[in-house]
This record gives sequence, structure tokens and C-alpha cells, in this order.
Amino acid sequence: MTRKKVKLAFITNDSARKATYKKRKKGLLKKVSELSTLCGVDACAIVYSPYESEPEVWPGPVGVQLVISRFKRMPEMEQSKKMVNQEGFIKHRIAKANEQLRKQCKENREKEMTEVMYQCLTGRGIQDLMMADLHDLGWLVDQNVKKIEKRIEFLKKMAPPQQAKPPTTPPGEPSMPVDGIPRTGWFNQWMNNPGQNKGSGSGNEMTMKFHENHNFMWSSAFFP
Amino acid sequence: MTRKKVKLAFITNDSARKATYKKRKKGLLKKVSELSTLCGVDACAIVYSPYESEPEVWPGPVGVQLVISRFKRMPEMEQSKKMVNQEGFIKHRIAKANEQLRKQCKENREKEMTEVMYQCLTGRGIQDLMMADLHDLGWLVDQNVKKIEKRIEFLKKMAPPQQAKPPTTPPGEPSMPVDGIPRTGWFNQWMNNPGQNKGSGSGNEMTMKFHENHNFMWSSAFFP
DNA sequence: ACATCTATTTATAACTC
DNA sequence: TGAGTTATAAATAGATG
Repeated sequence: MTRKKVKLAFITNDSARKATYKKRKKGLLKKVSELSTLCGVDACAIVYSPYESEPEVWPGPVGVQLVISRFKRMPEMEQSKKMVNQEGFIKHRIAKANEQLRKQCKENREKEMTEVMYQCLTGRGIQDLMMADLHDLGWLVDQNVKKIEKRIEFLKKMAPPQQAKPPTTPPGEPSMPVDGIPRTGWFNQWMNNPGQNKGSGSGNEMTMKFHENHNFMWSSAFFP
Repeated sequence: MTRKKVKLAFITNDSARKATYKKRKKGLLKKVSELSTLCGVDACAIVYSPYESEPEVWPGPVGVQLVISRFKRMPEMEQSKKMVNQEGFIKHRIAKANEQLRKQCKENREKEMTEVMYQCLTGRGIQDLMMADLHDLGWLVDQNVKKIEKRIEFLKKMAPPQQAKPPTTPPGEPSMPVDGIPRTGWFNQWMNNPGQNKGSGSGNEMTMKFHENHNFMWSSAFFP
């Protein structure tokens, strides 16, 4: 788990597997001993490797015997209860992994569309985008506009209008002058009335570039 | 182990211990399963906690039984061999910790003396330093001088002398103009002949400040 | 094969809700 | 209490000697 995220599967390369085995066995035994010390519980670990004739154990054979005998003394019924526990453990892990997958996909998609958006700002056409892409792009643009508006509101409160000092732009956020022109929901508004050109000359560079430079054609073919 | 490096000892706070137990048990079982998967070995872990009536195990009671029976089948003699293994494990860890301790002490000492050195450069006297401190301080100064010389050599090679462009100083290293005056081992030289003032007017700011501002008295009382 | 180093991932202590 | 978050320590994959 470093230098590269390792795939959780049998390592086919023999020497790599052995190296990993040694490192991880050491780490594992350390973990058992720590758990035992920190929480004052009885615990043991047994590992059979093809590299040693005897199993490698913690906390030594005697301790292992003690823990084992305690385990063996349990009725079968109770023992199998833990089987569920084990299954639950795996299930939980699967559920969690799925959750992560979902999040990651969403994040990827957002990054993808951000890339597309920036390309649009530097001359890319959007004729070849599919409906789904256009939809997400629109959403993304609106998100950005919302951010900008928030920022504008913030700056208005900070700096009284007559002062009009140039704001410092925090890194990572798009910069925009505080010109006091409201743009609330422009994208959605425009979606609903694509033909209605306000002609206000407000000069929002981002949005102007967005539909001036290209054959902009979100027609009824796309929005029936 | 985070937010704070935790001391490896029984956690007295009950709720903290339980929280730690849950987290670490989970981590431990994950580790066993990973080791088993990645390296294709049989392994098991058993943990008895006061928090559950049954032991928590990996890889489920049946798997544990298998591993245990394999372990039990071994003759006593061979089992106890692993006892040594366990001892060796601990011994190795102790040796390693000692090694780390030594390194850390050295590092600490160096930082300490670096601090003193900088204090000297901004007006601190050295009358109250002990022999050992003075010795180490001297060593440190020499190290720095050596670094500076290396840098000078490097810059000489990079920039031909007639060009004399001002060098960019890498962060963390003391800055010094490339004036071509050799200073090899000045500290040791001077140690051997403290009275011999070269009077070259070379203007090494660091060293000048070092013995001009204070009652500099490394006499024969200190160097017999 | 083994120890060491470094970049990165993983585990997790303390915090928050 | 327990689940989720964050900052930091620990584990470790891959490289190197």
C-alpha cells in the first residue's frame, strides 16, 4: 500500500510475495501485540507460511495454547455465531467499498466536466456533446455561478459599495469584478428562454465567450 | 496512532479503550485477511474481548479450527522452537528502538547546537557554554563552512569567474557571496592558532560577528 | 536474498455531531 | 453511543545498494 495502491489479490511474483509476506507478517504480529497491550485483551495470531516449517505466532506457543483452549471450550453453537460476525465484517466492507465507488464516480464525472468546461472557455465547440454531458455541464456552470454570487455577496458586505476596493481572489475560485450586476440563475433562466438576449453589455467574459465563439445550437432537437 | 503519538500501554480510560479496541480489532482482522489473500498463506487471529461474549476471529470459526488443529498436531518441541522466534522478535524490536534513540539523540543535539549557533550570530555570548558544547558548536560551524565551500566550488564551475552573476541561494543553506576567498578548515586552523589574526579583511560576516561582539575567551584554560 | 530509503497509502487518535 | 471527519502517525510498495 504505497508507491502504488496494491490490488488485493494473490501476488504471483514469488520474490515480491515473499518480501510482502515478511513485511506484513511483522506488521501483523506488531498489531496483535499492540491491541493486546493497549486494550488488555487476550488475543493471538497464527500464520502458516511456506517459508518456515513452523507457524509463526503471537504471543508465543504457550499464549496461543491458552487462547486456543479457551476457544475450543466453547460450544459449537456459540462458535458458529461468530461466523455471522465474520460474514457481517465482509459485508460491511463490501458495502463500504461500493459507497466509495459511487463517490469516486461522481467526483470523476465532475472533474471530467470541469475539464470540458475549461476547454469551452478556450475555444472548444460543444456540438459533439451528448445530452447527458450538456446537462451536467449546465449544472456545473450553475454551481460556479452560485459560488461567484456568494463571493460577490460576501465582498459587498465586507467592502462598502462606495469604497470599491479590488477584492483579493482566494486561490481555486474563479475571479470576477464586483460590478453589482445580479446573475442569479442565469443559466437556468437562459435555458428556459434561449432566444431572449438581454443585451445588457455586462461583459461577463466567461459566459460571453461560452456562446459567442461557436455555433451554439442547443435547439429543440436537444431540448424538446 | 494519530493526532498524537500514543504510548504503548494499557489505556486506563474505559470508553477510550473500548473505542480503540473496536477500531484496532477491525484493522487487525483486515490485516490478517490481507496477508492471507496477498501471500496465499493460512492464518488466523483470535481476540477475546470483555465487550463480546464470544471471541472475535478471522477467518471464521471453521477456518480457525483448521489452523488450530494444524498447530496442535505439531510436536511440543517444534512448538517451543517458535518461542525463541517470539523472543527474537521482541529483542529485535528493542535493538531497533535503541538504535532509533541514538539517532534521535544525535539529531536533537545537532538542532540544539544549531539554535545556539544562530543565537551567537545575533548577540549571544558563549562564556557560559561548557567544553562539550563548545566542541560541538565548533564542529557544527565547520560543517557549515564546508557546505559553503562546496557551494562556492559548484557555483564557480557553473558560472565562469568573469561573468560573476549573483547566485541563487537554495533554501536552508546560509547565503554567501562568491568572492573566491578560500576558507578551508578555518575553524580548525584557528583552533590551532587562536592568536594569529590573518587581518585579510575578507569580511566573512558570520565569523566576524562570532568573535567580535563578545569577550571571546577560548584560552588555554579550555584548550590545554 | 536483505537492509535501507522514500513516496504513498493506510490506520487511527482526537474531535464533532 | 456510534458514525463520520480530520490531522497525523504507522505501514509498506517499489527502488536502490
